[in-house]
Amino acid sequence: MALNNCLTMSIKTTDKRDEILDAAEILFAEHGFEAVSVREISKAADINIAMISYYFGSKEKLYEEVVNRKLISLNQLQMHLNKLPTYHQQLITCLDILLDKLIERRNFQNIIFREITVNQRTKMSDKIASALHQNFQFIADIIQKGIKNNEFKKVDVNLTVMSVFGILRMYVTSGNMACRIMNLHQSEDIFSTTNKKRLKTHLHEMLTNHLIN
Amino acid sequence: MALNNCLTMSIKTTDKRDEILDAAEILFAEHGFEAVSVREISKAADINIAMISYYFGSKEKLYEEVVNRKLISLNQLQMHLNKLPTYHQQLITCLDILLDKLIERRNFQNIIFREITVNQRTKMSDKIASALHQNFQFIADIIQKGIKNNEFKKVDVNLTVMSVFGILRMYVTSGNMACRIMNLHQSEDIFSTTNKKRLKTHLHEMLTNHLIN
DNA sequence: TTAACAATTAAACAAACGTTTAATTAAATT
DNA sequence: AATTTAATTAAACGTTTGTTTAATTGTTAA
Repeated sequence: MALNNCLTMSIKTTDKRDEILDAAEILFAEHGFEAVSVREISKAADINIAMISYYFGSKEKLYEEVVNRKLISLNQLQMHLNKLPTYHQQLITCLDILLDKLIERRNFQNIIFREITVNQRTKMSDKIASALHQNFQFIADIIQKGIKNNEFKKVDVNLTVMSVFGILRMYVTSGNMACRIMNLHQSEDIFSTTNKKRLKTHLHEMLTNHLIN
Repeated sequence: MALNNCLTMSIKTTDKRDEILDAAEILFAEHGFEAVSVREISKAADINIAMISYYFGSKEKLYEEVVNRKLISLNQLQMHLNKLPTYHQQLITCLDILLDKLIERRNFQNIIFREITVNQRTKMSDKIASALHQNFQFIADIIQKGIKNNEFKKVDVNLTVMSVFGILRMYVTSGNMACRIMNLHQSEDIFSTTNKKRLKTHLHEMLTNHLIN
């Protein structure tokens, strides 16, 4: 196998592998795992169909790599957030960064959220649910601390975080639907700086009213 | 064809047809359109595989019927809501009813929301987006009237409704994930009366703080 | 330069797919 | 009771699926 000897060939193999992963990610995000054939992927990545088995073993394992390589973790933010004086600012900052990451990886988010609604591949959806739960807990902790600190009201923390994730998810993964919702012309970009700002402002106001006022 | 003569046979054919539709809905909701084979559907509905083509023409047309027959419309609520004295009460009532409907049809909701994130079958997702948009507009109108009436603050109406839909969607379609979020034991039912009440209370408080206080 | 290994290819594989056929049973109509 | 129509079936259809094979080309290292 090519992969056992990564030291010598690492640069080149990684390139090809990543091209396949990138092409597969886009197709999986657009149409779903089952709807995409390995032949389509091989065409999109401009490689021979046998290369997929050669590099990844199977279509399913390719999919697993597509998912694994882009799971977002917020944990590395902790130190940066600790510098901020209030939990309110920590929360807002954290959510702003999360939104940017989600938009940047919106293709991937389609995959993620489709996977947790589908009772296929339970191992994979457990892993995804676990990763999401980490981020969930990260934000829940901030709110929890804010409540203990009397900075926030005593809200239902879990449902508050669920709401935030629900709002972000709706915005990031709804494509055509989100356009209609925000009353945009089809040409306009939902993820433009202006519209991102609009969502952030809305989220800030909503959360501030919910947690503080 | 059997379908051309519905007057005489309506009762019986409808029965069989509905059994197929019910079985298909569950499978499509659990695994997605492409992941389900007509053979699986025929087994689940306990009918011969050829009956699917016989009744519906094709797997795709079966899917379209599965979707079409259960799209929710809020419009019939209007008269009932008009009796309520405040827009705030109209909003809360409307959302409570919507949540009940969504939970009752949660299998179907998985299909709906998967469809609008997938760039397959554009005709169908346009239709779904249109149906969702109607319900969206219905709630947006209530908030809009409340603002004109000085009952509500001047919030971003579209994003407020998007948030509500996002929250409900997250709750209804996240299965395993929602369990973790709400800190429930695996045995406990996310959609029990208690938990439904918990979500409604949270939603009421959040919206009231956002729109009024 | 040559031997060894990695990368790439076209072709073939069996299995599963959605759909159709032709025959049969059941029901309704005359 | 005879005839027409509907419902149901098992088997086969041609494609497409993911994967593997065996041969070939490229690259690396001795």
